[in-house]
Formats: sequence, C-alpha cells, structure tokens
Amino acid sequence: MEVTIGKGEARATREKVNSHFSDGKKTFNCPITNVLDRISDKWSIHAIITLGKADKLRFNELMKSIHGISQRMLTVTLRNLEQDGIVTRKIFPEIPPRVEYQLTDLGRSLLFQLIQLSEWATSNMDEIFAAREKFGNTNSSLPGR
Amino acid sequence: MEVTIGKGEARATREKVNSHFSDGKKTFNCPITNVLDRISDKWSIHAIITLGKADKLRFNELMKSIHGISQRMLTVTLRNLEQDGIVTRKIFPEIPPRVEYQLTDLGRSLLFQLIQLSEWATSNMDEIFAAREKFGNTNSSLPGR
DNA sequence: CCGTATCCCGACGGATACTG
DNA sequence: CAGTATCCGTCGGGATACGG
Repeated sequence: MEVTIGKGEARATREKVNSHFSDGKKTFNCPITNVLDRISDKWSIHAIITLGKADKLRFNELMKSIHGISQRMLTVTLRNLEQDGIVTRKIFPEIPPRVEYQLTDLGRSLLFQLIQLSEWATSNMDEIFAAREKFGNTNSSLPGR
Repeated sequence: MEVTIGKGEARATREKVNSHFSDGKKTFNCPITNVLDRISDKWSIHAIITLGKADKLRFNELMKSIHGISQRMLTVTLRNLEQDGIVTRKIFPEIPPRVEYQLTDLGRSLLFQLIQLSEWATSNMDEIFAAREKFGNTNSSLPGR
C-alpha cells in the first residue's frame, strides 16, 4: 500500500479542506469550474507537461511529442493555454515559418502542480488497476475516456 | 504576481520533469491517459472534494452539495470512483434505504493532490481572468466548458 | 511549416419517467 | 431514498482538404 495518509489524519485533512472551500462566494465563483475545467480537456495536461520537459518547442515538435493528438486539437489546446496566460506563442516571420511555444511563469507554477498529480498517478496506477479488475470489469487499461 | 518560481528555477524544474517522464515504457502505459483522464470528467473532482469536506455522505447529501449535478451523473461518477478504489459505497438495508459514500485511503491521498490544485486555481484565478480578457475575448468567467 | 475551414460522428451528459 | 431506464440534444474532437 503506497498511501501514506494514516487514519488519524483524516480529520485534520477534512478541516484543511473546509478552510479552503467553506466560503460561499468562492463556491459560487468556483475555481474548479472556472479554472480546472479548462485544463481538464483531453490534451492540455499533456501539452503543459511536454512543454515543461523541453523549455521551448515548435508546433511540429509538440505534435511528435504528444502521441495521438491531431493538428486541429493541438492548435485549439495551445490557443486556450495561451489565452489563459499559461503558454506564450512567439512567431518568427521566416520562410518557412517558425513558431515557438513556451510556458509562462504562471504555466510553470501550474506545471509544478501537474507533476505532483502525475507522480501520484504513477505511484498509484497499479493499485487503481487492481481495483478496476476487482470490481468485476474486464479491460482495466485503455478506458474509452 | 503570485508566481513564486523564479527564472533560474526553470531549468531545475525541467530536469525534475524529465526524470519522471523520460521512461519510454511509462509514456506508453501513460499514467495521465490511464488515470488522470478518468478524473478529468465534469464531476469527479467536485465529488472527491465534497467527500473530503464531510467524511461520510449520503447520496442526497452529495446531490445538494454538488451544485448542478444530475441524479444520473452523480450515480455514474460515484460508480467510476468506486471502481477505481477511490470511494467506498456502504449500503444499509433499511427502509427507506440509506447509502453512505466515503473516501478510501487512496481517495484521500488523491484528495490531497486535488486540494493543492484547487489552491493553485484559487490563487491564480484573478491572473487567469486578466489574461483571458487581455486576449481580446469577452466573457472570462463561466466558460461553456 | 503552421496553421484554418469543413464535415461529421460518437460520447457526454441533461431531462424525464419509472422502480425496489 | 437511491437509484435505473430511456430518450435525445450538444459539442468535443478526429479526418480531410486547403491556404499563407
């Protein structure tokens, strides 16, 4: 068992959560709805982490690095991230054209959070797969989404 | 500016990312694709954090706490979380029936990550809204998804 | 090379009605 | 109370073709 949060810490954790979400106003203008839903699409996390691995990347380099993404979705994803101030888009007026994408400071601070999340996912993947199989279902990997 | 990662730390961060993602096998059996995509749906994060706030919750209590969720989607979301070993579902054979949902240890360790993410979102929401407006678009809050 | 413009399908998820 | 069952609209996102 990889989980390190003991039974006794459950209450403390709950209090910590409450202290950050009990405000009615914040619930209305919800950070999850307004911010996290934006990066919960199919490709944003991949794009951010890929950019985090390499500093600057060109469009085609991103295409090759993010396995399975289409040209259209890469464009859409990058535009959203740019709009949210998470990546910058620098155009070099050359022929053939070159465009470099790079995380902003804001983007890198988000990257830091996503790394944590990914590490969690990596550490607990086996346990989750086991749980899925135990549940009675067949194919545990490659869920439809 | 809320961002605390300095320019000089960018390289160090990149190395840290690489050390966790450079393995070809892990990229193939990708933790993001296999685990995070699962909780990237419309309601999972809300459900997990809501359960984190209250220890045990009944079905209707979750309905009331998660603003806007439908009966169907709450059921679907909880089943997925249960299947992944993130929540437990305890049925009390009474009349009227009672069902209590609670985070598992695995769920609470995930909750911890999601809190961090939410805190990030809360801290940087203003900056993101500002970036969205600056981009030239109108409504910055309440994106369609 | 780096996109945009269309077309289109499949799923996500809401609304509603019904059951143990 | 805690769900299922069904219907159905919306839109995320893939494939393809074209443009600067």
